[in-house]
Amino acid sequence: MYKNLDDKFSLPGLADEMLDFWAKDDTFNKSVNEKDPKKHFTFYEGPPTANGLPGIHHVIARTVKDIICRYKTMQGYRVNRKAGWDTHGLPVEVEVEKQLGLKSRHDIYEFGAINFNEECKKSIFKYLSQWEILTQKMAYWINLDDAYVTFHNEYIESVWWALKKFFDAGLMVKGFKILPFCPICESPLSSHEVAQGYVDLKDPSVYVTFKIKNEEYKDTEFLVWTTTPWTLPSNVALCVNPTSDYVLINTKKDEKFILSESRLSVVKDEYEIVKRFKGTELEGMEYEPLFSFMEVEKKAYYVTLGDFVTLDDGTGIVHIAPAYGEDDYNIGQKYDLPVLQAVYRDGLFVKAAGKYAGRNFKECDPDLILELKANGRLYKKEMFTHSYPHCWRHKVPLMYYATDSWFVKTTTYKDKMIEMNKQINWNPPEFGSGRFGNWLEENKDWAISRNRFWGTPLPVWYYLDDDGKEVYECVGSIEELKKKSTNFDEVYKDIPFDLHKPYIDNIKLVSENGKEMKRVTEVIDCWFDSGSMPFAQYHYPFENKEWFEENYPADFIAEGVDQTRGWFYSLHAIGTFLFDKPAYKNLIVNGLILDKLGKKMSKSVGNVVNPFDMMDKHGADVLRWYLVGNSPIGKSKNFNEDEMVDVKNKFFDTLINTYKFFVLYSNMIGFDYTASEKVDVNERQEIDRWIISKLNSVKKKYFENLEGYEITKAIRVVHDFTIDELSNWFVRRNRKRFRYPENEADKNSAYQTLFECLREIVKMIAPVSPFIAEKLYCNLLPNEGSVHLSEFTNFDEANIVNELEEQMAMAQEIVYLVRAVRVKNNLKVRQPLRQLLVPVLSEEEKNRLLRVKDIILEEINVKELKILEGDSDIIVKKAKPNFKSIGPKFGKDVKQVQKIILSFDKADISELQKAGKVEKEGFTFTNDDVELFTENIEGWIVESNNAVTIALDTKLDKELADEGFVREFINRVQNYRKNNDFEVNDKISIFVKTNDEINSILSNNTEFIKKEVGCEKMGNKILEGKEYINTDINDVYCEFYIEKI
RNA sequence: GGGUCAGUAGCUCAGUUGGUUAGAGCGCGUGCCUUAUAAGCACGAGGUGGGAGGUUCAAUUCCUCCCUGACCCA
Repeated sequence: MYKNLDDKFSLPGLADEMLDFWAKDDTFNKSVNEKDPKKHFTFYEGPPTANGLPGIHHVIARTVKDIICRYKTMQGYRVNRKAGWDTHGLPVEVEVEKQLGLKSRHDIYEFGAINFNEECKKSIFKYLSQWEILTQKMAYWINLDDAYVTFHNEYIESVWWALKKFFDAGLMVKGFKILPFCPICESPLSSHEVAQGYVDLKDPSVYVTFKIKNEEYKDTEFLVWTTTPWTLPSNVALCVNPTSDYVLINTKKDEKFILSESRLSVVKDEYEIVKRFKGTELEGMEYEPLFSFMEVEKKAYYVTLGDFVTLDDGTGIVHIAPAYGEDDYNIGQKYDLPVLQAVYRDGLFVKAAGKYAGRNFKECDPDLILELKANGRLYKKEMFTHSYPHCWRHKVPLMYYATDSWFVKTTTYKDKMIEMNKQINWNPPEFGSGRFGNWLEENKDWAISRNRFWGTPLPVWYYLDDDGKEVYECVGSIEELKKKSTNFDEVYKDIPFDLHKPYIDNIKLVSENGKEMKRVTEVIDCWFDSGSMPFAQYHYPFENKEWFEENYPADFIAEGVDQTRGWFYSLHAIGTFLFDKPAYKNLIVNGLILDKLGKKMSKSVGNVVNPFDMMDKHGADVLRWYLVGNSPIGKSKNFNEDEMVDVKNKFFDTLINTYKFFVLYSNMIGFDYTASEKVDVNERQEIDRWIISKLNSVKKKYFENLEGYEITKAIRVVHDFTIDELSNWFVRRNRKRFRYPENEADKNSAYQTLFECLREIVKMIAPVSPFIAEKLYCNLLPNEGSVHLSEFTNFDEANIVNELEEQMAMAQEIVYLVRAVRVKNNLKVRQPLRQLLVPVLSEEEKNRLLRVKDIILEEINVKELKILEGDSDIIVKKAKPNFKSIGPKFGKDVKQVQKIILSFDKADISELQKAGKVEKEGFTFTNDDVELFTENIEGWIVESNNAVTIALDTKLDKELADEGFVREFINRVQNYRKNNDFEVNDKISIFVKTNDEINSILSNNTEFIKKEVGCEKMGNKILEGKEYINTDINDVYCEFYIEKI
């Protein structure tokens, strides 16, 4: 006996039962440990931070990871799944600041760095339990007990090892760079952080004039455009594009300006062009500064040249403030310009700035503009809106600010990164070639230092040499630290060993030449931590050398598109340099999850989807399927709960009902797959071989797609097969046969076929929807153990028979056409009809049709199929052009040729069929040029589509009408049974009240009716006091009374 | 401002090495079928394939420009 799903069965309710089963069975560990270590598939888990709550976007990435890992497991691979936690960096610090009410850097110092870092450590796993519950509930199999944690000393040591590799190669250096800088954090932000904080800002854009000093252009001014008036006091130069054309103009108001010729549209008044220059001719021209409160030590205030100057907006002349822009800084370097910093790193103007001193840089824009206007230096002012980066937690505009920072010089091996990227299989591919590829092309050195507290300390110590220059050494291991340190034991005398600040700051080293060295104060970008996970998770190279070498690069990783410049990059940048190989071979990138209207989910809007709610309501199986199946994974997804319910109703309910059907009838009729005598597939009925062929075609596509990491395509194939092929055709067509099989062999053939389909579907969906797959598998094969421990590697090519699939497609096509004719002629399917005519064009087609004849006739309730052979006189054949063939052949004449072919008459067509070619109006046509079809059958109502034409005999004779009547009657009785919840095996008596004609029809068919409706007694005795059911059948009045026996 | 992707029915998505009636599901209307089905089937309504050009005998598909949206970057 097979176990059926009980009435209370629900998908959400299944989770606990299955989790319990896996826990007792230790299924996950078995699925890894019982596999051959030699045949491994390496997966890297991108570490989340557990100090924030998990959201729906985490569910999609983890579903993708889980699907591939489970799939590879079933393919026989050993897939180790070590979890990881990202624990350093600003997100953690921010949480702590919020908790403790610390508002600035100063507050943190007051609170004390030791205490602060202790708080950070405590805060890391604030939501760990939520993450664990999510992991469980969504059935994400990962080893949480053995997770790597980025703040552990061993992990940090591995990161140090990597940093030292960079340092020793001269690729980790201290530099002065323009970085986005938050005035409140007083720290540069990583590009990742910047990306989180773009806000639309209304800013002034001003055109200002710079007076030229040269005698020759005494009254002439440079017209310059800027969107950051606050940088003007720090101006030291102007810059023009060397190859562009500039003009000197004289306006109606007698103003003389120099600007780019292609930007003349910004001039307010009429003007005439006085003189033209190439950009290069302007180089070196001096001008008077706008503001004078900053002192300059070097030559400044002249025109420079720069390729970066564009002519898309502004005036083609750019003002240069080297401290506040990257291009500006580079020009400053090139021309040895002084660096003025009228605004300090805290975002406030410096003391020397007079009335601006101590005020925020952005807030001074209006006053600066006023002052420019007062001095006659303002040409015009506009407001414009642009998206400007803000600090994502302090919500203040960032400054681009020149600051000391440590860099990894990734640009030196950029080409290698680009080369290696080509070896990576990106899914979807355009992310790799486009988004990531372009990012690599424009690679910038990686600013890895942070002036913060909670992070991997930069393992660099320094002393000052005789010239006062800093000399650096980098430490690459704890052992090295101990060896070089003079005070290691002292520092860690009373506290446990901890590589973090501030303890590490107290460690003094001795340099190679005997000098005492102090540590630099910075920590590193936490993206360097996570990018080091391939080796740091196993404390390589200090331990697990062999393991690492075997498991690098990863076979597979998956994360959201937001990781392109995050983790995908940090893995790639670190891996390429250290190991000369990409860090991963395949990856799947999932798109963002938006709300159902396509808006970003945000707490303030209140449109955030809670994954726990979704799983509680619909079950993780459905959620997982929906997330990866409903739209391509790489596209952003508008999350819509209603659509998820559709997935449940259509796919899961169909599968479950098919399963229930199998169990119900197996148990009723006494079938057990394992005990039954196997019928070879070739011995089975045509329809069985057909569904087995379909099944194997589906498996083939499933494997192909998953091997290409195409999850969505893979599961859509299974989805369609389950609903269309298996449930709506195979099971429906065979219902009678399952109830009343012809013989033992037929029974086994039918049931074994259905069983095998179910089993294979269950295996195919196991990676995607692991709970329901497990439940059904264990019920179907109670002695086999978990589906997730089963092997699933191949399909049976020999059982794929195209001919079978084609002939069934033809049958379905014909059935479809007949139904259409019936509807148009108001003939219910219940009404039997005499005959169906189908013309065929070849012997092959005829034979194909004969093989599916019975299926067609039964499906459409017609008595006979008459096949009209090609030469039958009553078929009217027509020809239509095959453009694929005639296009290249006739070129420009195609339109004319089309007309000719459409006008082919019977003689033309028969000549073409006989001779293989026909000549007409000077053109020669062959079989390939023409598609023949049956347009009409004389004297019949026809229906046709591209492939087939049918004609249906719609005339009714007495026999047919009677039979139709009987079927109607049976239908009424069955409906009654169903509506009154009769069991299938309940026997009934029927009493009918109707006219004589009907009575005679019914009594002529009593035996048939009895059999169909499970009736033992049927008569027209009139029972008094019973409630008869009124109905009418084909407009004839009829009453009946039914009694359960 | 630059990059990537997308824009196909009311919604979610297929498809197209360029071939002349562009498909499915959901939703809507009508009818039908059913003793596994909160299912299914048929018919119908619903599409200027984002817009404009170009290449071609032929463009939803290739090219150019533009518009809109999402994301990434400045």
